[in-house]
Amino acid sequence: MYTIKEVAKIMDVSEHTLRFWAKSGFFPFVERDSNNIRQFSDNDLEWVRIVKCLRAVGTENKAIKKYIDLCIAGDSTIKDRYKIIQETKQKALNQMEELKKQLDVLDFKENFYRNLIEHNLEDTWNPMNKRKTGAKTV
Amino acid sequence: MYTIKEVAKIMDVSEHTLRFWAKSGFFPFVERDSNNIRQFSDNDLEWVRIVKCLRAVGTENKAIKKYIDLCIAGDSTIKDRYKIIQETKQKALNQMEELKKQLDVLDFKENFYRNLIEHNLEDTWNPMNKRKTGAKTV
DNA sequence: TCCTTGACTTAGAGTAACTCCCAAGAAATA
DNA sequence: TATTTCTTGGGAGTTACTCTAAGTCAAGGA
Repeated sequence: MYTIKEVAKIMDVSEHTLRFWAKSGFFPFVERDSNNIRQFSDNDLEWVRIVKCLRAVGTENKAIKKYIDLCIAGDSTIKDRYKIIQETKQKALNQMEELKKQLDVLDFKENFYRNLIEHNLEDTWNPMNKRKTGAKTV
Repeated sequence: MYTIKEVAKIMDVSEHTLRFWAKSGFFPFVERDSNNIRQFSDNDLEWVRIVKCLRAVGTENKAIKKYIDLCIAGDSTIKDRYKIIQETKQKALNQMEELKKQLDVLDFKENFYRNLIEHNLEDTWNPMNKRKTGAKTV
């Protein structure tokens, strides 16, 4: 059994966020001890893992709650859950593609600046530089 | 030259967001025509591209403003800008790694559910199921 | 000339998902 | 006993949009 602090450390999610998620109904099954303190089991950690995963991929909290509710509803919802996981996976793959594109932009920029630095060139691309050759020299 | 609407379409960023970014000082160089209407040049589109890229990778607007301000300051800040791009790239690479990990989690889950469906098994991992074998049968 | 369309402005409300602060209460330690 | 260390819940604050309102201005078509 783990306290919220331990879970925060193990799963690399802040205590704040875990409480927020708990309040959002993401962990309806986490037990409390006699002092009302949350006792996360190893199984609960897996639950945190999947919530973290869904969040990391941009799933809205409302949708995560729906997924949790399907889990609570029992085995009759397995196919629905399967579909959600598949869709989420597709979304993650799309994000991967998007991230690759942004990395290309950053690569281009990096090379652009490195070239300027190595050859001691002016940044003629910057519109602010163009304007210097006008009244703005003041 | 492009209107804000055209830019929104070309760069796939909403007009609202473009105005919001403009108000945030991300495009201090975009010209206006005699009717005060923004006229984005092709060069400005590149500016939108880099802002979009920085945002997509999670850079805070405050930090984006700083980068823009460095650009405005001129060629003396090229090394600073180079450093920012490098750091941003590293951040994007970290995100890529994180995304890959989450995809592993999703793969695992997908296989798990597929196995349940194909073999018509119960989800014994779900704590809600375990509880059924108690007082909760009611 | 009137009307529609599109762009502009400021201001403010609403939203998501945290993120932080704080006071209360229990337990552990000095 | 006093103090420190936790955990708890409530609620305020933050970021970055996102949307609506309310009004202005100018160009182009019927």
